Amino acid sequence: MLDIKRIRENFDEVAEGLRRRGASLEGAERARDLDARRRALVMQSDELKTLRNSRSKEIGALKKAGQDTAAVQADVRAIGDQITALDAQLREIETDLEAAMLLIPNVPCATIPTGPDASANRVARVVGEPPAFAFKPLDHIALNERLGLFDLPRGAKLTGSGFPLLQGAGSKLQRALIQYMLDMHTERHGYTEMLPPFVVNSASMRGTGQLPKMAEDMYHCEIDDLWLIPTAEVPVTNVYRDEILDRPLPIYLTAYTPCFRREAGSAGKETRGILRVHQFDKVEMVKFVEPETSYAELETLVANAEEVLTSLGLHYRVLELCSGDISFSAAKCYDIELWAPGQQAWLEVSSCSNFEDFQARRLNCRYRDANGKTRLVHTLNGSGVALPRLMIAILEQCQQADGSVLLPEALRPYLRGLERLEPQAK
RNA sequence: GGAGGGGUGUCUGAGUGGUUGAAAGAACCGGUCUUGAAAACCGGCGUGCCGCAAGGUACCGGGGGUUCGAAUCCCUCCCCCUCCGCCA
Repeated sequence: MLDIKRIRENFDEVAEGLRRRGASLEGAERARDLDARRRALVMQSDELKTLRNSRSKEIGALKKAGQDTAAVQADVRAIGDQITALDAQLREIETDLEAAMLLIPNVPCATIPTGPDASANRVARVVGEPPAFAFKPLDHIALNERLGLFDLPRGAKLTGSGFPLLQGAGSKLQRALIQYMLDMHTERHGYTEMLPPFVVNSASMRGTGQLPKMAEDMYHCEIDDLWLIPTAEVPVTNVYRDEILDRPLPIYLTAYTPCFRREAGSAGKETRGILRVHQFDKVEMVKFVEPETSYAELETLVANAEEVLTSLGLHYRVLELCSGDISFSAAKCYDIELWAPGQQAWLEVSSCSNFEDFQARRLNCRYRDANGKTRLVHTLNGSGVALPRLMIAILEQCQQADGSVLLPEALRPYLRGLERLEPQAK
C-alpha cells in the first residue's frame, strides 16, 4: 500500500510511476478524492466529539452537585446523533478508500528500465558457460523417464495433475538441496531459519498483498477460513506484522516450505513435467531493514541466491526487470534464470524484490530509529531458490552421454555417498 | 469437542460506568551528585489520525451494542491457561 500522504502531496510523481508500470491512474485519483472528503469529515466529527466530551463532563459535575441534568442530556444526545451520522459516512468513505488503496501497485524505483513487458527487461549479467555436449541433451522429462525421480501419473492419481510424487533418488536429491540451501543461508549469509505454519489466516494474506487480488490463485479451506501458503514469504514476512521491532535491524530470515498455487488460468502453458506445478518446495529469504539501506540489501539478497547456483556450478543469468514487468508490490526486482539446455530455455528460479515500505504499511511493521521515532521498515524477499526448476536445471545441465546425471560436488556431503543419478531398470 | 479462568502501556500490575491515556513499581532516556560507577534525587518516557500551529480525537485482545458518558455493563469472534474427552 502506498502512503496516502504521498498521493495527496506528490500526486504527479505517483502518477508518473504508475504510468511507467502501465497501470491505471483511476485508483490513485479516486483515493485522492476520497482522502479529501475523509479529512473534511474527520474535522467535523472531531469538533462535535470535543463538544460532546466537555458537555458530558458537565453532567458528571451536575450529578455530583445533585442538580437536574435532563436538559444537558438531551443536548448531548442530539450531538451524539450527529456524530453517529457523520461517523457512518466516514466509515463508508474509509472502506472505499482502503479498497482503492489496496489495488494501487507500488511505484517503481526510478532507476529501473522503463518498458511495457518482459521484452524490456535488462540482462544484468550472465554467469558461467552453457555446458558443451557431444550429444543432443535431453529435457528433464525425457531424463526422468530413465531416472525415475518423479512419478507424475501417480501424483495425479493421488491428488490431481500438477502434484508430483517424488521418489527414491528424486526425493533424496530434493531433501539434500533444501538442506544445502538452508545451511548456506544460515551459516554463511547470516539468516535465521524459520519453520513456519504452511497454512495462514486472511490477515496474513492481506499483510503481504496476496489478498484481495490473488484469492483465485490460492487454495482456501472454507470451514476454517485458512489459506495454503503460495510462498514462505507470507508466513515469514508476517512474523512481525503489527509490531514495533525492538530488535536491531537488519533482520534476515530464511525458511523452507512447500508452496501451493492453483495456477488458475495457466492451464496448458508451460505445464510439461515439473516446470509449473500446484505444489512445490522452495527456500525463501526475507529481510527487514532500515529504509536507507534497502537497495544495498537487495544487491546482497540477489548475491545470496546466486551463491546457491554458482556453488553448484550452474549456468544462469540475472535480469533487472523493467517497470512493466515487476510484481504488484515491488519497487525493484531481479529475476534469476537457470539455463535448461534440454529445452533450450531460461527458467526463473528466483525473484528478488525490494518492496520499500509498501508491504510494511499493510503489515503495520515498524521500528524505532536512532531518535526513537517510529518508522516503517523496508521489506525484501527472494527465493533462495525454488526447487523444481533447480532440479530441472541440474538434470539438464549435468546430464552425461550415458544417460546418467553427475551431481554437483558441493551436494555430495548431503547425499550420503550418492554421486550420480543412474538410469533405473523398468 | 465439554467445563471453568483470563487477555490493561516495554514488563509486573491497579482500576466494575463520570474529568483515566489510564495508579504504583520496574525497565529505559536525560540531568544533579560522584574520580568513575552504584545509590539517591529531579525530569522525561505508548500509538494512529486531523491540524501550519496551539491543540483536538481515537485506541485498555478484535468487532458490534447499551448509555449523556464505557477499560469498566451486554453480545459476538479471536487468543492464552487449567481440568475432562478425543487423537498423531
